[in-house]
Amino acid sequence: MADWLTAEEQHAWRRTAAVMTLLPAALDAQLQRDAGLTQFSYLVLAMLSESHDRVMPMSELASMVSSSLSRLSHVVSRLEQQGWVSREPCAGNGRVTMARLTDAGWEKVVATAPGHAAEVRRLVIDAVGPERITDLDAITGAILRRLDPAGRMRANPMTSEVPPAREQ
Amino acid sequence: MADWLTAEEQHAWRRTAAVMTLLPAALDAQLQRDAGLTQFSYLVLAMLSESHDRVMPMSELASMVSSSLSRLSHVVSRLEQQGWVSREPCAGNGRVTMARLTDAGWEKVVATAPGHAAEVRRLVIDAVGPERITDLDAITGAILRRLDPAGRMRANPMTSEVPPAREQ
DNA sequence: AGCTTACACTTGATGCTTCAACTGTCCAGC
DNA sequence: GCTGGACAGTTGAAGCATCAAGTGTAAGCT
Repeated sequence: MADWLTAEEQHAWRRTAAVMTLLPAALDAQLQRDAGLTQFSYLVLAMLSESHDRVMPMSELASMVSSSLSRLSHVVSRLEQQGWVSREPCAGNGRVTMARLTDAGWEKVVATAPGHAAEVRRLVIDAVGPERITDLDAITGAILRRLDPAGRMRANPMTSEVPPAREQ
Repeated sequence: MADWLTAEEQHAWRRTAAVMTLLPAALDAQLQRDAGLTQFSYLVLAMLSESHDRVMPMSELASMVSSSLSRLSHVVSRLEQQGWVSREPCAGNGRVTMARLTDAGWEKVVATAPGHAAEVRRLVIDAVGPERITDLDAITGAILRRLDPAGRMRANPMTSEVPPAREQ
């Protein structure tokens, strides 16, 4: 069996699969515990927090967080109910809806980011070690090119966020 | 912002986050399309297919697929309804339930594995390239040690499967 | 034995994600 | 200026995951 993969490949793949299972769960757990947020909803808030004026068309936001418009719409509905995001029609383009990060939403991001960033550092950055960070970058880059040849994914904070202000 | 991470670290992390989002989705899509299975339910079947006599206690199976017992129980219920797995009490230990891969389940795994393995090869193994496979292995190993210090994860097929027979 | 604790599950409710269908808007061509 | 198609979003139903609570069994203590 597994003539499909060599022993070496198989070993690496099993570990990769395990990481794909456990890492998102661990990061979700931290965010859920400390902020009551999903990784995905946090990502939405963080993306908005970094965008110009903290407003963005839904469809642009969707592509930045690599989600369907449908998923984003549901999530933004919830974030809206919590008062972190508001929706408004786009002047000059009737079919566009803009999502805006409210002040409360901004506070939420600012309060949440450090803890999340620390967890990312602990579980990924420090685990990998400084010498291997460039390897990680190269490998994930290679995989991404297969997954998303179009090359969206350009911007995607997650941790970066906590824009000190908007300039920067 | 992002004094949390250096530019280099941040870049690597963003890519990693993107891969964590897109790769499971891509693999799920292939399995769903070709076999009507979730990555997770496929993993359960594959694990069973490689185990001795294709039977295993639920709790052992749970740790092998890194899931809670609760999650596994729900999934096995569905797999049982489809006739791919059966449950039976464990003689000699009243609180253990054994999950057994049925013949139909075995056929399902055999039919599904090649296509899935090919997708894994295409999206991960070949994308990374032979020279970097060992880097991938080292990096995921390092992350895993943080995520799961206890060090389960030992066995975990995913692709390997399609045991030609049970030996080897 | 009788009691307590820990284990190995199962179940039900809740929430998020996905999918398909639907609404409303813009644009192109006739 | 009307019509057809594509685009931008929303919505509701269905499925899977997670969490909290519950059942039943084993083991240890007294």
